[in-house]
Amino acid sequence: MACSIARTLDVIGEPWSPLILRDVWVGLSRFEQLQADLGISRKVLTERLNHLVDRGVLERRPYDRRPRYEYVLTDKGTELVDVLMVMVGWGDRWLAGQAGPPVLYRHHACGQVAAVDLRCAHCGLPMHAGDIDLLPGPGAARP
Amino acid sequence: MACSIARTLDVIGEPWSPLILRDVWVGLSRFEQLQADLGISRKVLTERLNHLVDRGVLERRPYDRRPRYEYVLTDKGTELVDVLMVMVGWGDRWLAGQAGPPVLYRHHACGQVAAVDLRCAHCGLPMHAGDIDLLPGPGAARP
DNA sequence: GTTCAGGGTTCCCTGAGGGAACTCCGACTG
DNA sequence: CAGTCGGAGTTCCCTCAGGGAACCCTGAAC
Repeated sequence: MACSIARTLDVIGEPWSPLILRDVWVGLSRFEQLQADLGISRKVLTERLNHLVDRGVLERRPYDRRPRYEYVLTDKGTELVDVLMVMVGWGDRWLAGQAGPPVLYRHHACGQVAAVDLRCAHCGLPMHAGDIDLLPGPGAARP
Repeated sequence: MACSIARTLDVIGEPWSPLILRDVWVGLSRFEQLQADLGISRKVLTERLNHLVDRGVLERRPYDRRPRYEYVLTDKGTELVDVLMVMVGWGDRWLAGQAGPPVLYRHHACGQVAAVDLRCAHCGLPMHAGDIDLLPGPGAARP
């Protein structure tokens, strides 16, 4: 499907995949850790990890002489975490309730705790769903 | 789970839900349109639409004296489209290949075709996965 | 009063996910 | 140097969610 959303979902759209990515992001990188933290079945965890490695989002890397492996984010995977960060922003805003957000971000550049915001890469002003028109691009499907 | 990603996935984490949201975003708002465009089974489409309405992301609205309904984004749903926009950005960058992005965004504020960028809401500088520390927030699970 | 179209239900059937047990392999342990 | 440990998967069975196709319901139009 000529749709970057569908293509992205083909990488992280299966159940558990985003949560696996989150865990790797926050430092849970080994099979047993992931399985214990998520409560996912081992079979599915194996499938998902292989898929994410195949797609170049994670790298499987030995960390011992024994057959032990850890999973780390590639550059491609690290950029995918942007999607998770925006999910967090939405969840914090609409689903966190009284208790407030479970996790805060401290921005290295300014040292402040702050939310992430979507901006236009060209002019720097806010850019959300209502602020844009959609145009067919070069990769659009020909009718 | 005290995790805004998991909570957000509880709303749009099921298969098809993000694509339904995308279709509604771009103007496909009726049951038959969605079913035809996505090729999803009618049963699952019914389930997903009900779920999205229950969660306050879509609104089911009659558009005729006959029992005809269209689905439109609520404010909550419109903000959720931010997540899709970032998915598009990642898909355009890593998955579009030679053909280039299938869809372009023209920003109302500046009139330019531009990508979306993640910025710190406090200082305005870029804010990506590697630019932040994670801190426990008020809604964090107590150990 | 029959047809039509949109918007769903119902039915069956297959395949993906959960759970628990099993395997494999290198390193320690006595 | 046999036994055992622990991480990282495999294998097996079983259930339940998703696909497909047919069916139903309703109000308007012919």
